[in-house]
This record gives sequence, structure tokens and C-alpha cells, in this order.
Amino acid sequence: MTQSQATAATILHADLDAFYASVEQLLDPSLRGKPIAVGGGVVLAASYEAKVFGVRGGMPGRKARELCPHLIFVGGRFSEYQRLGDAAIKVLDDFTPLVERISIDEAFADVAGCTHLFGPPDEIARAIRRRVKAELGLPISIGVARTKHLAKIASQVAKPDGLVVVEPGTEIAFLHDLPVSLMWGVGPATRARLAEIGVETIGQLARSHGGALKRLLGPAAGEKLAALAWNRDPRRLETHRRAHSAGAQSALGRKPAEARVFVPTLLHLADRVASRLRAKARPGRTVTVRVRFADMRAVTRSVTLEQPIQATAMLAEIAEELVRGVLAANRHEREISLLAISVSHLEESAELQLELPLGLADERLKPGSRKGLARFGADRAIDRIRQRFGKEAVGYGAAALEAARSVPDEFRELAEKEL
DNA sequence: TCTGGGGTCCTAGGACCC
DNA sequence: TCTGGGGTCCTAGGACCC
Repeated sequence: MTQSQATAATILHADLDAFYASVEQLLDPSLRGKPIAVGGGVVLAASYEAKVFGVRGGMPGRKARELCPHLIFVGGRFSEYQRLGDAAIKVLDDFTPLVERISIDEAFADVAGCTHLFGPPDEIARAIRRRVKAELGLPISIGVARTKHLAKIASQVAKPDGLVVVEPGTEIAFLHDLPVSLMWGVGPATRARLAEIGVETIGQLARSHGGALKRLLGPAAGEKLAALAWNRDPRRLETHRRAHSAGAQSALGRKPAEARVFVPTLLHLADRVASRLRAKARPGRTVTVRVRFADMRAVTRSVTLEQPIQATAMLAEIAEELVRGVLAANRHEREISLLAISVSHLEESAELQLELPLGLADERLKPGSRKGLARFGADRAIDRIRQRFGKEAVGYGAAALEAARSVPDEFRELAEKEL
């Protein structure tokens, strides 16, 4: 039985409103009611007062200021975001163990099993909103429906600081007048393609020919969107999701495509990724690098190894080889604007192999080489020092300096998924 | 105004195996 | 001499989400 056939609307989607900006306004009352942006060079989050002017997350700070001359930039109290985000999710946990956290400020919950304790889902949603407001001082919007997709749309419609319950039987009517861009999986590209065939609402999407959709969007996407448009959403809640990859990237502005730029940057990125892998004992087999040139064209290159790796130096070396390959194939590009490293094909867990220098078997390091062992020791030493004295205690000197910190590390960490 | 950083999923072609 | 089909893995690129 899929959830769309269930009889009652018990799925909640809870979403803190303009989260980072709301936290800043909470902590500094003088900011309340004013257009503010978290960030500087780039807007990480905007308050509703700023959104009115068209300010959006990801927007360059300069452009935001043009749109909204009185925009106030605030520094970003990242540890407070983490604390308050966790606290809001904990309120959901108090009602049901069936909570799927999507990000720092957003989660699904299924309250089917706890209505006998706390009342019907809409009352539970009201209670959650009251508690988050009273205990944390933050606005949170909630959508309630039979499926995740509809609950998510309902919470978007409910914003800011609202509650929308979609009762069974009213779902299609609710859905079909809304724009396709509210659907999960419809971004700018898909919206533009749909507009080409005259589809702008979810209802129009639902009534359009299935074959045409598949031709337009591909078999998987066409099928999926058609199903969602008729409120058929097979997705269940997943309470224990683990990441399938881990990566790090760094925007560089415009830098020459030379070793003195990319070698230290890659070492810094490899350090960030590999130390996370080691911390959770999840080495990975596939290394992917991404190089973006000055014109924003991006190229990726990847390699899948026989043995999974989690050593910083090994990851940095492999990444460097891949980047050299990219640059050799694009000699006309003289400047790069971003470098990224990602590791996928992660092992479930490698507790048993903790004592072995993973990756040592790779042909890049000759068997029996002392180099691999020495590096393994260095990683472990660095990990231990950081455990005791903090992340900044030790690093890769040149790399640490070279890495243009356009975004603070604390902000990066907020976006990291559980490995 | 030249655009951050962390992820997921899908597609398409080619290699390779049965 | 030319020919089949399915499955799996890998690589590169793109769209999307928060």
C-alpha cells in the first residue's frame, strides 16, 4: 500500500521560516522587522523583509544591496543555527519517533501512531508551532497531508508562519491550481521546458500526454512528475539516511590554472573530505574532481579505485592527477574559478580496517612503501590533535593560507550530511 | 552583478560478461 | 560473415534540492 492510499493525512512537513535570518532577528531585537541578509560576499539567507525586495539566498552581496539599499548584513552566528535547528527537530521528536530530517531547518514527521496520545494531526501541528514559538522564539510553517510531496507543498503555501492541512478528497483540487515550480523536482530548466508546451500549472501537467512528458523530460522524470501531479507519491519516510558521498569545494574568483594555485587548494579540500571520512570510518572508492573555468563552464573527471581510500595525501594526489588531466584537455582555459573534490562509493563502515592504512594497496603507492605508513600515521596524529585542541589547531600550512575563505568553515559544516 | 557550498538522482554511451 | 539481448559497472554531464 502506498501512502497516497492511506486514509488519513498524517504526514507533516515542518520548515523553519527564513531560518538563519530569523535566528539573527531573535538574538538581536534591533534587527526585527528589518531587511537583513546573513553573509557578506554572498547572501546565505535573507529575512522576509529583504525577500520583498527580491533578495535571495546565493545572490552576490553587491546585487542584493542594489535591490535593497537599506539591507543590513549580519555576520552569522553559526553555532546558534545548529543549536536552534536541533532544538526545533527535537520538538518533533517529542511527538513521534518517525522523523526524517532533510536539513538543518526542515523535516518530515509521520504522526499516524501518536494521534491517540496527542489528538488529530492538525492539532499536533498547531502544538508544534506553538511550542517552537514559545520555547525557541522562531516561526515555523507546517504542511499536513497524506504524502510527503503534498505536505511539502502545503508548508510552502503556508509560509510565512502558517499551517495548511490538505484533507483527503481535496488534494487534487488543492494541487491543480498551483504552479508547476512548487513541485519537487521542477527547477528552472524543467519549468522552462514545460512552459514551451504550454504547461504552467500542476493541473495542466496532470492532463498533458504522458508520452509527450517523457519525450520532453526523459522517462524517469516524466513518469515521476505525472504521478506526483495526480498525488501519487510512493516515497516513505526514511528516518536513518546516510550520505552516499562526501565532498568539498572552493570558489576561487579567478585564478591562473597553475600548480601553485591548484596544488595547495586541492590539499586543503582533500584534508576536509578525508578527515570526515576517517572520523566515520567510511573510506570511498570513487574520486571525482570538478574544475570550473572563468566562463563558469565546469568539467568533471573521476576515477574508481580497487581499494577505498580515506588518507588525505592519497586523496590529494589522485585529485591532483585528475585536475592535471582536465587542464591538459582544456589548454585554452587559462583561469579557473572553482575546484571541488568528492568521494563516493563509500564503504558502509570500515571499523575492522581501522588499523590498516587504507589505500596502501593502490598501485600509486608501491607495496611495502614506507611512505604510505608514514602518511597514515600523520593523518591519525592530525586527527587526534584536532580532537583535543580543535580544528584550527593544525592544518596544511600553505593550503590553509591559500584557501580563500569566502565562506566560513562553520557554515560549511551546517550543510554537511551525516556520513 | 559575474554568481557559495553541501548533497541527490538521472541519462547516455561504452566496456565487459553471459 | 554477420548477428542478439540483458545486466552491471564506469564515466561525464546536467538538473535539482537545501
